[in-house]
Amino acid sequence: MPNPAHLAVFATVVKAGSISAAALQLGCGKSVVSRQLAQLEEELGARLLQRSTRRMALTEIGQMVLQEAQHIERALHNIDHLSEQFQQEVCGQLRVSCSMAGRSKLVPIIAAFIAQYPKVSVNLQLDDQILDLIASQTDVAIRAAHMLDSSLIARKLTDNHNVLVAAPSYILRAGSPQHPQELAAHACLVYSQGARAWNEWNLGGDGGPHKVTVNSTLQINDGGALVSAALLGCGILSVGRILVSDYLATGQLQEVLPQYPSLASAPVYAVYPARQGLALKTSCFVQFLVEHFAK
Amino acid sequence: MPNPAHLAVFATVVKAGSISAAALQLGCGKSVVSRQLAQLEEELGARLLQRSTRRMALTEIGQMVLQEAQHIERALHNIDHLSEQFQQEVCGQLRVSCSMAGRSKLVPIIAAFIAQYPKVSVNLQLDDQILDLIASQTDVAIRAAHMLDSSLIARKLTDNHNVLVAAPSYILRAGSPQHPQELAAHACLVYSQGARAWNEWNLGGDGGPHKVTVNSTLQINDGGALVSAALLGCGILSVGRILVSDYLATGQLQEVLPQYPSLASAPVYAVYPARQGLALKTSCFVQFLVEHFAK
DNA sequence: TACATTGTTGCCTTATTCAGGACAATACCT
DNA sequence: AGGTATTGTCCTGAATAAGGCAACAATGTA
Repeated sequence: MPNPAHLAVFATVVKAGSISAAALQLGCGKSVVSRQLAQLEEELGARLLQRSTRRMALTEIGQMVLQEAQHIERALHNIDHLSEQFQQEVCGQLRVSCSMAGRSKLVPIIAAFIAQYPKVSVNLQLDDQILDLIASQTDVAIRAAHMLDSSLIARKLTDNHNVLVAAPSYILRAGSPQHPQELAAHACLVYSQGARAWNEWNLGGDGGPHKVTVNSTLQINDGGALVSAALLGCGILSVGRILVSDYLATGQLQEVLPQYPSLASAPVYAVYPARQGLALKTSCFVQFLVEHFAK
Repeated sequence: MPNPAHLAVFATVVKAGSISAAALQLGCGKSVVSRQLAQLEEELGARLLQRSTRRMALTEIGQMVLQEAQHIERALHNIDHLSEQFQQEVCGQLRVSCSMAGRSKLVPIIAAFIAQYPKVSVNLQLDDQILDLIASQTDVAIRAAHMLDSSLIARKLTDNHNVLVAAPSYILRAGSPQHPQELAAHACLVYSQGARAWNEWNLGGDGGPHKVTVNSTLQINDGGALVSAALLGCGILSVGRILVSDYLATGQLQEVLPQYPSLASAPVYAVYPARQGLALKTSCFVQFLVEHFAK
């Protein structure tokens, strides 16, 4: 296997026309050039440059090797160009993962992002499974959880304190609780993960922290589905405010016990692997997210 | 400029699927692979492989770099393949130089050569100038002279003792000399090089060496032209037998003073540059020449 | 004939790389 | 849930390779 560095030297010698000129171009002694050329020829077992002290000409095999060497040089140059381009310009494909529940918030942001950076294309994967960022080739994942996965960088986008909400239809039917302890008598919608259920709610407000174990009439392992259930009047839901802010604004959901704010929260994080060598498209998108969530 | 060796390691890691597997394939420690990969990424300023301890996946730029790395690998393989092919097989173009005078002898040999080795093509340059073998990209030159050019390898193909010849028309007109001393009274054809003229002829035979300074009626710096002049009956010519053997056989020229053989000779040499790293086509052709001149 | 330029070789110094082991982290198995 | 095996990274001593300087051979030119 020929040494690529020696091939580069060989190509330089041909371009320069002599070993001495090549040594000048390469900034090293002519002995180095001579030796590397000789070594390359020995490795290949063939003479590439027929040379005397004055004249120099490519042999037939030398011409062919030169072509391949130029291919190599071009490829190396391409790699350099590629890396520079990806460091300086926001381009390429950006794979973003987000939970279903967050799509309504995220899609407008992505739309603004691709409008601002036309050379980037976004591939948005909506799923609630906590997938392997590396296996799924995801550049950035937006997750609402206290995930401290090592080797993954998490940047907080916004706080997301829980609020208790219910549909007007439910409140009409079951009434609105006036104190945390009354929650035990209500139908509550609880997030669950397999056998584990988040049916202990902690509320602040007057009287210090109120810990209530609620009765869950419906348990789902998906936040978006719980919101849907709440909209249908199935019961009271404790959920990050950001997921229901639209419905609160339109009145489709109403806040319950607003004077006893939930102590739970699921801050929204942008998660990406490996801070070092981060592509510009990724860091730029994360920055974009931070700025848009700051508003 | 990325290090091509590191690119090869990178490609191996991708093919093997893990750093450890690549280290096994490459026969080196995994620490080497890890470090070279990290170094390559640092040089490029971009992460090529997104990796945790268990998973590994190409980044977008990694895919592009991999393609270029594969181009490089292919080119290197091509070079290896080329050199092996040219070492094992007689192929390619062979540039042969020969004096005009030798063409009638050489062309049949070349015809036999290309018949035996169909993958080789011969480019025959006929000229009498002692050209620069390197500048003219000549693989083999056939020359009749005692040339001791250093750095050029000369292999003797055949002796070529001079004979004295003249056309029958000249002998009819001027008579045939019976002793070397009578040559001084004849019109002689002499090879010249600029101001230098070869007008001293040495003959053997009875009475030891006979040194005769001849009168040259015609001096030319070209052997073939001298033969033409002799054919036209211009005078007596001292020339290598091989150049006039055909004419002696047909009677177009007759030998003069056969019992006093000329002591001069211009052996025929195959000359080629640089013995080391000689292409197979060249050494094979020289061997072919030697065998055909031995007959 | 003397000189200047070029390519090659020998020797020595300096870098770079390799090799092995230790350590942290993760996934699989029980 | 805990133990174990595998994986990737870092660290330190040693070997190999590369670079530089100088001398020498060869060739074309003044």
